[in-house]
Amino acid sequence: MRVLSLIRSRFAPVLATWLDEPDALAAALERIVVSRESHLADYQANVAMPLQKKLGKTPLAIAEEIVSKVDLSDICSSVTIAGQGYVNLRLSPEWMAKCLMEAHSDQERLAVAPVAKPKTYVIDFSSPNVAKPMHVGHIRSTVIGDSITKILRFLGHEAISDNHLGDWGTQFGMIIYGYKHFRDEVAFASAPVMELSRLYRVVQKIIGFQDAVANLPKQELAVERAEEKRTDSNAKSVAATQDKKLAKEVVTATNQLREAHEALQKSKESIEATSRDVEFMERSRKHSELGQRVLKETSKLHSGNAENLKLWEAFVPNCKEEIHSVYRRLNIQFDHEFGESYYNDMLSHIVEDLVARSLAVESGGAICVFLDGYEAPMIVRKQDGAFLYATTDIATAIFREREFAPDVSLYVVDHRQSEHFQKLFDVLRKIGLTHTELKHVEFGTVLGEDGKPFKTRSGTVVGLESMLDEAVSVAWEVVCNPDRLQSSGIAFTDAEKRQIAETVGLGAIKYADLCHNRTSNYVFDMKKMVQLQGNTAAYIQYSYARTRSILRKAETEGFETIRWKWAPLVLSANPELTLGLQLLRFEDMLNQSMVDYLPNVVTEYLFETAKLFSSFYDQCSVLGADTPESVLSRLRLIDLTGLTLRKGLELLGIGVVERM
RNA sequence: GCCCCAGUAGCUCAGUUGGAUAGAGCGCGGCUUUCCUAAAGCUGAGGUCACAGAUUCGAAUUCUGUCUGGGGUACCA
Repeated sequence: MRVLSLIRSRFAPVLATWLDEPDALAAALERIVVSRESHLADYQANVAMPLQKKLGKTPLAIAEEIVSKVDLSDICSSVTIAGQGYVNLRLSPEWMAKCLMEAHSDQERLAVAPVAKPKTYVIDFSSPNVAKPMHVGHIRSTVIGDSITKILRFLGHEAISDNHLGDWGTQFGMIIYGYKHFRDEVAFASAPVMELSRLYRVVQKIIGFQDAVANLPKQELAVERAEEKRTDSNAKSVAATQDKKLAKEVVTATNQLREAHEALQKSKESIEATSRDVEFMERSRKHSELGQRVLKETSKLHSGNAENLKLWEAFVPNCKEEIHSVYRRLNIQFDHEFGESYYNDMLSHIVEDLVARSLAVESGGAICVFLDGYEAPMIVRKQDGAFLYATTDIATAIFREREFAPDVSLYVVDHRQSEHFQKLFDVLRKIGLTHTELKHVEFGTVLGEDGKPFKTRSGTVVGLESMLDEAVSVAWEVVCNPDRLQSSGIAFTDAEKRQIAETVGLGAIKYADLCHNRTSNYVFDMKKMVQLQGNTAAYIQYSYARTRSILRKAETEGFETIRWKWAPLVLSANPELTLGLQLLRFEDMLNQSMVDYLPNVVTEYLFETAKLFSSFYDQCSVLGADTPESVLSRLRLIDLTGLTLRKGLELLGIGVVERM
């Protein structure tokens, strides 16, 4: 039910008599909103105050004129003026009940109408590198992208999801090299992905070590420089003790020196520790300058070397299968999975074309596109002739334009890449891709409790699968602990308990990610996110299970579904009205959430709905209601609440259980 | 250096695009079990919305400056 646009359409003719410009009218209509003051109004129109200058009247006089002209008699029980000139609306309980019954009769869509003008969206999300294990860094893109796709689809848009797999990068050079020199045939035959992942780590460790050794002089130089700088600024600030800027410079210089020193120390320690591993050192000596060798393997692959291509073809399906098993567990599907490799043949043409159009030029041996407002250009071909991420992204956008002609193209990618996307979009507009609205749906970093990017205690990145396992096991402890199970009085089977822990655990991970405004960083706290209290998936899943439990109980008391399913809905008590109003806002809320692609609008709504439901059930006796009609009406309201919670969670990619 | 983003209750975070007395969860104090599963509900304390100006009927929200933190910044993705 689109309550907002209905109310706005009633105000439009009245406001149009004063505002002839469509933009001004639209802006005024936007000022009709859900009221924040629920004790005063359901909806409020903040339109009178801004008009006072233009009309030369007091806001109260304008509000009165609006109220006398606008016709809301069928949907509102009261239209009043308050404060400085707010027009406050209360919805009529009868009209609300009528709308809610409509929603309840349509269990699939809850009477959410498909949008009048559907758009075509391409949504690029998840995009892991296939040769590396997925880790915590992939969760946000995957979960947010999936949710946006589901919501857009539900609203009636065509949403095409494309997993832009990193299946062509340097990491393949690494595993190809590793496979050629370090492979364990038996291990590869029995568990290929595990073996490839081991090879990746072996190569990465050697390169890391060699880089660290090679960088030592640089780091020592950096410490020296920082020391000089600090001495310098110290001297200056002693000469001018009153100068705040200089004093600050000393602090900055001191900090930089400390950081440089710490970094150097850390490198030295790590090198020393590794050096004790004789076997490793022997290997590192034998494979000197491994970074260069790996790049060579990569470039051989890219230029079509038969041996490397064959290896790549052997590796990729295995790696993909590994990733797909994670997606299956998360219940996430993609329409397409055109990886980076898919665009390989297009890359050289794109660079040639950019050069031919004088958009790209040679600089320092690389082919670059220089853009206004940026120091560094966008490099589309390296000195050594290799292409980059940027080149592939251009190719991908051109391909998507040709294949899908999207109205909107969403890139659900970490905020650290925002400059990359600004540049990319600039380039795409320059080459004439103006039809599509390009949008970087950026998100913040997942932080540990120390406020730094989330890592394990030992400092390594957290693997996605082990994180999911942990969430499920913590969920098990919380939801399936014996005390709780006993007090619930339900005999759960082991299979059911496992199912509950899985649903709650995965839901917790997804919900924790979605419930923060995607643009902000958030602190990852596993214990908190599986709790049954607070703004968590478990609380909402539990609320859903309660609705089912209540309806089951009602059935045993003689109120079978058939009796209340089509019963007239009557909203009279206050908790009924607030809950009903909340349920009525479902469609408006979903549309609102997609204005800026913010799934936390949905989580916020579900949390609020669950709280209102608890409050309603606490204050309104259902089976003991005054009249039999009221019992049936309340059961129907509970069912609609459950359906709304379930649908909302479904749009976030989160499942429910019938009891927990 | 330059460019982006952030700063809201003890902690973790919202804040419907400029609206009425700034909200939630956790934690802390108090109260409540004749309908589902108290895993609940109700309630209290807790705020210079980083700071200073500006814009206007009205600012946590917009603009300018300052402070603090994070990120990015020529061949990684």
